Amino acid sequence: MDYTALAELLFPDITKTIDDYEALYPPRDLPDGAVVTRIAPSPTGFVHLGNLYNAIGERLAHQTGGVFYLRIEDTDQKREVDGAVEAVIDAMNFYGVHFDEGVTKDGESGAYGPYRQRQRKELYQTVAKSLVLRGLAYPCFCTEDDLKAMHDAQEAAKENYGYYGKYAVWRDRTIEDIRAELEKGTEWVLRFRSEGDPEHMIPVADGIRGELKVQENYTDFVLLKSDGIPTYHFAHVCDDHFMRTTHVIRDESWLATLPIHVQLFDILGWQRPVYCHTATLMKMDGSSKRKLSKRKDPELALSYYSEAGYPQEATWLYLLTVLNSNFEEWHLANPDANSREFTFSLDKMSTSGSLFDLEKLDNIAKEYLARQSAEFVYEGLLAWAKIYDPELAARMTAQADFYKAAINVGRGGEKPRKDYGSWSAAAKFLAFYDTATFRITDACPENADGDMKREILTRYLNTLDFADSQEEWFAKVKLLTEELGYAVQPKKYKKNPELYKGSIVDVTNLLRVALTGRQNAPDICEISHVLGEAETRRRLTAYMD
RNA sequence: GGCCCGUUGGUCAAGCGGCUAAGACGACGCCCUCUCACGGCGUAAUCAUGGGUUCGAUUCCCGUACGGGUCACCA
Repeated sequence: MDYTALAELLFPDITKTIDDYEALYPPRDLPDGAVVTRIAPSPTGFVHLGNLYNAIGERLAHQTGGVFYLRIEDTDQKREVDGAVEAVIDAMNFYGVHFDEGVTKDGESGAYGPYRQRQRKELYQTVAKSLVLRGLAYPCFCTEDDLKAMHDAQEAAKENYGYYGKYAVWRDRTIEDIRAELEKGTEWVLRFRSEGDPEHMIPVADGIRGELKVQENYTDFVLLKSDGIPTYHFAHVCDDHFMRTTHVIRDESWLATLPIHVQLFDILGWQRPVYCHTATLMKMDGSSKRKLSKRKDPELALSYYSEAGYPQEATWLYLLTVLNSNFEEWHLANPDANSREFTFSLDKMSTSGSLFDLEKLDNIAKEYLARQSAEFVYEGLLAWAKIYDPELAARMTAQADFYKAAINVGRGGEKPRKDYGSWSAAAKFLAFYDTATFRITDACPENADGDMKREILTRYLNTLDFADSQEEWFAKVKLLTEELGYAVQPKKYKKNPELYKGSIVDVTNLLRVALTGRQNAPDICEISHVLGEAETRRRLTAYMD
């Protein structure tokens, strides 16, 4: 076979060589140990947890003086969605992940571009041509039906699937056969001619998993699709070589095709990047675990967390605790330190798929929000409400000081309240501040009938003085409790229930329900002061109707 | 089915040949307490399994089971 003739036949327009590109994309001038990595999403418009997961490369790159870039894998035109690139950039920025180079909203930056794969067609074809020249690639004219038939035959014969051995029908055809098909205008793909032996195991060092042994690839996989655009496999190898990527961080589902990537790097004589295969995030489905699915699981979408209103930093903190097993301990020891001061390392990453733990996220978020200032929470909640709860946003804007005071209840000090971890939870929690009136029929604390309740409230209103301190206020409540025949100390009532009508808990719960419509709420005195005297009296009075 | 990866309490996990097998979330109990939340103290709960190697295996090797992934002109 005359490979030169074949190469010219297949790629008559390609005049560049690999060396031209080697010169165009010189090795990066970076300090020793600098990590160059990237995320390379396909522009489907769906930004998911996995993207953020792999964005951990940003930490690695920036900790080592390296480069973190964004490449868009748009080789599958069918799935492309408008605005997807913007969505990725926005989402990443939202979580504090910024790119040094690559695709930007209005174009791209960096010396290793273009960073959109479809624009790199000539580069891929140049590499492809070089492979043809070396007898390592050949055209295949099989139709979809041919391949389907092959698959079925293999299934029936209980043989391994794939284009190899006797099934690789175009592997050794003559140049005349090829020319004939070409002249007919038959569509073709370019396949890799693999000399791999499945008996051979090749060692691959994984940055997360350590030494891996993978079976050598023996299938003639597709390099170039019929439109001349490369498959993921080929594009990945070409791009990560010429973009001088040192670390490829990706989901473990790529482990299955690692052999072909390694094979390509080796045969092209290029240095393999350090592969880092992360564990897949799982979820419980009935009684079994399964991979989080784009179609079925809303919590995989990053938008789910912004909608629920988890503060970005909280989500990021959760992700770090899942990603690096020693982060949690570090964070506990340095609660006030910026999470970016934590040194992220690959060897602290888990290798087994973990369940996504919403409860833990919630806990981390509560912890985080409890530490923030009322001002911060107000701003965060307002920003969220503007999108997801416009009415709340309007009220918050009109009565900013009122809401800040409400948010400030129980905040600060040694033991701040942890009432909510998300903006949506905060909205619910704060709802009673502007729900106008509660009725005696709404909620009924025990140990008092209607008349008794009216008497308690009336007497409370008579003694209520907004100039009182919290202590003075509580002293009055105690006095009232005693006068009415209730036990000031709940324990005493529990011990001898027959001696009292009830305990102070019944009295305060009544006040709480009259004021907030619920039995569980922060300090009554503080709430009253947020509401103001007029509103407090109005609610207590209205409750008695 | 072939191949690959994985398996420590309910969940996330530390451990890297010798420990009463950390810690966190959750659960439960007690304490604090005007309710709730917070906080404090405590309890229950884990090395999938069978063989090796070794004086000694959670740790190293092999098999089995189970779980997951992957076998496209999708990434």
